[in-house]
Order: sequence, then structure tokens, then C-alpha cells
Amino acid sequence: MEENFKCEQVGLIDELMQGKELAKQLCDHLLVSSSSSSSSHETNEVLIEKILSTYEKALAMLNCKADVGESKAKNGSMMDSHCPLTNGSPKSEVLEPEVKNKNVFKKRKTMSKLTEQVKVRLGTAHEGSLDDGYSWRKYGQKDILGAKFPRGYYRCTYRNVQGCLATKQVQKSDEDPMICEITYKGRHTCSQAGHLNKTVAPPSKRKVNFLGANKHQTHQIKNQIQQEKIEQPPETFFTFGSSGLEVKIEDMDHKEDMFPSFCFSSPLKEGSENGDNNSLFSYTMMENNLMENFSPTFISPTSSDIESNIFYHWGSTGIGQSVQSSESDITDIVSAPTSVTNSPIMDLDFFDKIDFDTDFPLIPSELCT
DNA sequence: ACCATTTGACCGTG
DNA sequence: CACGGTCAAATGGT
Repeated sequence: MEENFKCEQVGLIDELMQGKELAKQLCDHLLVSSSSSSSSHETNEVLIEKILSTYEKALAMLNCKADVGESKAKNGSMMDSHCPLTNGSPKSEVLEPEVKNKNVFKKRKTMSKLTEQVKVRLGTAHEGSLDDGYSWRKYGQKDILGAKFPRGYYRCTYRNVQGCLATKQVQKSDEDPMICEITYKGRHTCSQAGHLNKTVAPPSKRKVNFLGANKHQTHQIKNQIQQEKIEQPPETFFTFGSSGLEVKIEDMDHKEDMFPSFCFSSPLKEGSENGDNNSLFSYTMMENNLMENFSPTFISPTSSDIESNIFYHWGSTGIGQSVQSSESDITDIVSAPTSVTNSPIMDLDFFDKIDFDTDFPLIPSELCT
């Protein structure tokens, strides 16, 4: 048993290391490509394919391991210590693992879609202003047995146009009506997700949530990431300042499908007036389609007057992290109208701002701290 | 007129 | 059969 586990772990590490290396190469390619006209798309594609394949293997191993681990480490002690990947939010008392975990393995069979649950605390904001960067269209509402509040069903706005099958369910918490539990299902295949960094927001109403990072802030980001990754809480609450949104990302199904997550936030240039306000964005990679999801919708640079950072976290738990942010930032983050037109700023520039080499802490030691 | 939301009906699953 | 999820007609807002 132990042997098996170690073997798998080694294999996993190999795959992930390889993935990291390939990602790095791809990054280099992209950087070169952006300057030279003769960009070798083919090479890039090959790299991407390799990366995807690598992660597929790694995930397969993880899934396999999870199967093994379940019976043996029922209490999660072993998994906890060895691999948060399989237990990102250890014993979260907030979660109702009963429902979620019960069918973990069953789910694999019936559920090709991934799910991710997020808790959002609503401040002054109402449900409608919950914005995760995607545009959703409500298609149903249902009273749920035993729940005080009805559950709202949303699907991607671009479902019909682009065949994007992402959906989410929003339900207010029984205990605290100010808390919304959002369950994401499926992944975005629409342009919102398909572009590495384009903000593809609906024309008006909806807003997107990311602020671009300045190049020189990369170091700062690195440092913060390094610090934060050490003390990453099993669960994290985020607050959307002016809107009063707090987001808590809980790892759920990623117990079986653990994917790296990105966390983009917009810290204030210099300590905010309200330091207690955090903003966040976390995007969890789903399935194996890395690139497809490698596209948290970015905030409109309309807030270009505000320096901001993008934090991403290639985490092991799928849990986002919070970062300080100013109220004004948050306002922008939550409500800044965004359009495709002003987003190109983020195009590929995003990668310029990221040093794959060091910023992608996709290293085994992190995967299994 | 177009688009998003609402809401009762319908359907699949356990 | 009950429940959760989805459909689609009706409704409302712009």
C-alpha cells in the first residue's frame, strides 16, 4: 500500500514537473512569438498538447489514488498529511460533506461535469451582483426540500451561441441569508473561458473581475504568493469591499478532481482605507482542459488609474486566496462595466507579467505539503 | 423588438 | 413517487 502510494506519488511528481517545464517552454515561446512575427504556432500547439497530456496523466493518477486512499484513509489523516490535493479543505465544518462526499466515486460515473462550490457572503450586495467574471442567465428557480430559500439555476449566457455548458446554482444559506452557496458545474467553453486573458463580458450589465497587474509588481506578487501558500487556510473567505461580498471557496469535488486554481485579486496600491476588505477571484481549473480554462475573465482595465495586482495561485487545493484590496478596487472589481474592447490590454500581456519559471509553483513539494 | 427573468410544467433519477 | 434539474411560455424591462 505504502509502496503503491509512493510510486504513484513519484509518477505524479514526474508528470507535474514535466507539465511545469512544458508550460515554461510554452511561455518562452509565447514571449518570443509576441515579438517575432514568425510565431511557431505549431510548436505552441504541440507544447499545449503535451502539457494537457501531462496533466491528464497526473490527474488520472490522482483520481486513481483517491480511490485507493478512500478506503484506507477514511479519516483523511494520511491524505491530509501527504496530499492536500485529495483533501483540500480538511474537515471543514462548514461544508456538508455528507452530501458531497458520499457520492464522490459514484459521481465519477454519473458526472462528467465537475463541480465546485463557493460560498459568498453578501454585504449590501444582492445575489444579482455576485459576479464571478462570467455572464450567466437564469433559467430556473426551485424550492429545495429543507431549504429556506429557493435555489437559482443559471447557465452560461453563451450557451446557445457557443454551446457553453457551464452552469451554476445559487442558493442562500439557511443559517445566514447573507451567505450564498454557489455551485458551479461544468466548465466554460465559451469565449469567456477560451481566451487566455480577454475579458469577454456581456455588453452592459455584467462585469468582470480582474485587474491587470503591472509588470514591476510581479516580484511583489511572487513574494506574496510565497507567503500565502505557506499559510493557506483550508478555506478562505473573501470580501468584496463596497459590495460587501465575501467569497469562500470550498473544495468539494476536487477531492476527486483536484485542479490548480488561479486566484486573481486586486490589492490596493498602498494600504487601503479599509484594510479589511478583500477582493478575490479564484478560478479553478477543471477537468484536464487546462488552456480552455486558463482564462479567468479579467477585470476591465477601466480601472487603470488604480494599480493592481493579479495573483494567481496554482494551488493544490482549489482554494483561492484573499488579498488586500481597496474599497475602490473592489468597487471596480465588482461592478466595473467591462467590454471586450478594453480588455485586449490583457491579451498575452498577461503572460508577460507572469514568470512561469517561478510563478508557477507547480512543484511537488507544494502539491503535497 | 429584443433580451432577461419568472414560474409552472415536465422529465430523469433514486 | 418525491425530488432536483431543466424547459419554455409568459412576463417585464430597456
